[in-house]
Amino acid sequence: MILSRTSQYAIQALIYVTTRPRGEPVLNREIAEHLGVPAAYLAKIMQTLCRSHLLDSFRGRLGGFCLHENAEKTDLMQILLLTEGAGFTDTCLLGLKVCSDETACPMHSRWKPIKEKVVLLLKEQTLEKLALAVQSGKYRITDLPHAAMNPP
Amino acid sequence: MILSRTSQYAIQALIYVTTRPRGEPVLNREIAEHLGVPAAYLAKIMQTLCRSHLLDSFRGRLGGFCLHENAEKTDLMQILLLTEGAGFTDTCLLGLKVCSDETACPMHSRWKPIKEKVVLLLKEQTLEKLALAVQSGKYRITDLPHAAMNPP
DNA sequence: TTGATTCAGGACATGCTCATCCTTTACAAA
DNA sequence: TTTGTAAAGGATGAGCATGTCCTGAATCAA
Repeated sequence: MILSRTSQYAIQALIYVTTRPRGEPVLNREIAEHLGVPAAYLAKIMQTLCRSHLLDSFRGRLGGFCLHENAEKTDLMQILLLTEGAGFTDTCLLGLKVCSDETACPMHSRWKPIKEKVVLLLKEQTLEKLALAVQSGKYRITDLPHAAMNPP
Repeated sequence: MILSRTSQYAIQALIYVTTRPRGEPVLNREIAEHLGVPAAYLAKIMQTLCRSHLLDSFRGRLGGFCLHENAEKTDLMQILLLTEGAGFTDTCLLGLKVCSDETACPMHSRWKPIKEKVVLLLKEQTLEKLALAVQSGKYRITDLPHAAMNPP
């Protein structure tokens, strides 16, 4: 299961915003620098997240992005439906256009329960839970600094 | 989990060749027509499968592709390591370059067991088993004909 | 030897994702 | 009102996966 960079950036950015104090807009530049992702590209993603009402945006001085009302209850499945498109979880492993219980590829019966586990997992992980995990210090949403990745 | 078209075509073609009588070369054109995939593109994929010794190729009249000695014991994991590249199963859901038991993203601990299930599944599915499933008539590796997909 | 057939392989075209750049619009403080 | 700041949005480009085309090399039959 490999998500598009767009989805990965979206999830990372949303978690980061959720870790920040509610009501204080967070700058796109700050998010991009913190995550180590291209700011101009992230800006486009933030735009679509605003249009999907997961974020609110404010222009000008004191501007930035805030989590929309109750958006911390959003789960990963909802986010991925936006960024990957509907039906991203009911794809056939072999790429068949129609692969269902009635007429299937030879992997279908074993692949389906795994997909179901994935969907359950994505649905139970909310921004709130993920942000808490990051705030605990045990987990991270950014790459390690270069020094830690290339020890001398 | 979405595989590249290249991987999907490779798996489909290998299963198809496995369903055919051993020792009788199968034409690239025949495979492409049967699977409904572009012949020129498939030819490139068949080439790499030959270089990986999953197939043998023969030119000229009576030419075509045969399954290499014992290649019917090949499992999907081995095929995907060739087509998707090594390490395609140990990627982080959020895209982190380093995400291990020691230092991880907040999804790691729940994502890892799912990845392990996927790997086990891919390793137990051999071309032989998949070809038998297709030959039984219960499963298919090609798209339904248009009529069946767009009923009147 | 010639011709037909089939794979090998390079060059090229296309489409999508990822990414950048620049101008416009909105907003707040001075 | 002016100035600085930040998001909105359009245009454009880079890179890779996908797909096409054409020529060459191998093989077999006539």
